[in-house]
Amino acid sequence: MPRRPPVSRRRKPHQDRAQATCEAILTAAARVLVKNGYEAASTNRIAREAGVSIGSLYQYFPSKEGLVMAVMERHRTRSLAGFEAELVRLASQPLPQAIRALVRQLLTTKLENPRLHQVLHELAPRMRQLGQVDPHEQRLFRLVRAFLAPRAEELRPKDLDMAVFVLVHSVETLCIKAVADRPDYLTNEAFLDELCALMQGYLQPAGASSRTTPKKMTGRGRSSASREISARP
Amino acid sequence: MPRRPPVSRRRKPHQDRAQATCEAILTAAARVLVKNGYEAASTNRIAREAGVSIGSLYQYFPSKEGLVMAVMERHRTRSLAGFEAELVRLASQPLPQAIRALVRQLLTTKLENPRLHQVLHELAPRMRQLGQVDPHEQRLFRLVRAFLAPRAEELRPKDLDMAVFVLVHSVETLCIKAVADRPDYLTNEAFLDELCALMQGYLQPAGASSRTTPKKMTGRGRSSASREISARP
DNA sequence: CCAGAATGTGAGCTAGGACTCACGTTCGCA
DNA sequence: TGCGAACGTGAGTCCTAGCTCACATTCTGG
Repeated sequence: MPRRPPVSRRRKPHQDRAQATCEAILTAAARVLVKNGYEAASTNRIAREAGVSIGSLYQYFPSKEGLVMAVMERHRTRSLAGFEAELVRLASQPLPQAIRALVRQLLTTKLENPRLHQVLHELAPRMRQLGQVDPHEQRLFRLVRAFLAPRAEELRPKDLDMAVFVLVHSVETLCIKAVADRPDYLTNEAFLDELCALMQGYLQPAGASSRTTPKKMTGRGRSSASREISARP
Repeated sequence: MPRRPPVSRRRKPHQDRAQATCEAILTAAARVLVKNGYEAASTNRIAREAGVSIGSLYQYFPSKEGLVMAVMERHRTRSLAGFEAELVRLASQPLPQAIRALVRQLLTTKLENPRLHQVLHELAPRMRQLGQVDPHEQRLFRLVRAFLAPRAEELRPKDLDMAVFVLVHSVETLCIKAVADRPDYLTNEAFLDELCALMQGYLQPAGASSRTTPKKMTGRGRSSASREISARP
């Protein structure tokens, strides 16, 4: 029941105190979203949880939706930063190793606060109003595309945009579904193996490949059930 | 704002008239959900759209959530039936052809009412209360597992359950995301090629395979952008 | 130290939506 | 033809949650 179009004539925090209030509201919002879900996450409850009055909340956020958007914004920006750093670091690595490192990065990121990732992911479709395209998603797509473009020769897919679409959405969703239905997968090295196999098999169906270590996935598939995913190999 | 736990002491339709009312409500609900989304789909609006009083709606459905669940139930049952029929039909086909037919089946099903598929898919996480597992998803998993099990020897993945998890979720999501962001993909044969490549590359990374036509995906990748997906090859 | 800006407060307004109930209407059947 | 059961109706109840506003408190610069 939004009363009017979000007028966004909200204060910008200038003093440290205000900054802290904003921070408290955002983290409380994330916490309540995780604990109670979107419906039950009333603005009053979030304010209370933040130790702040409801009035303060509406000084810095134009509406409940605006607040949730801000939470998503912050969260996705951070996640993307981590992913981009890894992408840069792996720019010149051979593809199989790069893929593995990237997937591992995704999984460990999700592992920090799985539920928040899940909730925000499931909330995303409801937030983009009227055909708004998610700028973070666009950015993610461009990053992955830029990563793949130099290796286009070694790759099976001809349509790079379509390949990025396929890769990003499938891996992202598999991580989220794992959070929701199979949390054990998140720390199961065999699952990481499968995600890598999915991407690898899609991009380079063993045979094409290149000058760069075309090793055909050795030592995978047996007795990997108990290995655990850790920070870096 | 549900007022009390859904008491489900609702009438069961006995006469044809009542059956028709139920039907009208269900289809109206689907229509309104597609047109306005879950939030804006008030029960009053759905009743009006169905040409039925709000009282009638609550005679057959215990709550708004119950109604939406019923819509999902019907929709998923139908989709699953189509998929299962195709699965049975393809039981003895070589894997690559079977995969292609199945993916085609999924895409054409989605094509019948793309938005409804999308909306219900995005709504699903909100509906399962308190760790309820979706019986349709479970059934789908079992079906695919039963389809793959006899060919386990030819397949790369050792953990069949995990493989089903990966396959089902990735393909399902890619179809839904295509509906939402790239509707052109749904009728683009190149997209179907990519979905098949994804699954094929995952299950049989060219080299393993079998006695059954191990052809290595010929004639794919160029000038397929304008081919259109039709009923059957 | 004080003026004014920035910040914080929370009781209360209001819209709108889920759901009920007392009452009509139609149907099946003897 | 009449009676009970099934069915249909919609004005109205109740309640929640988003959001405002008039006022209190704290900070900053001169």
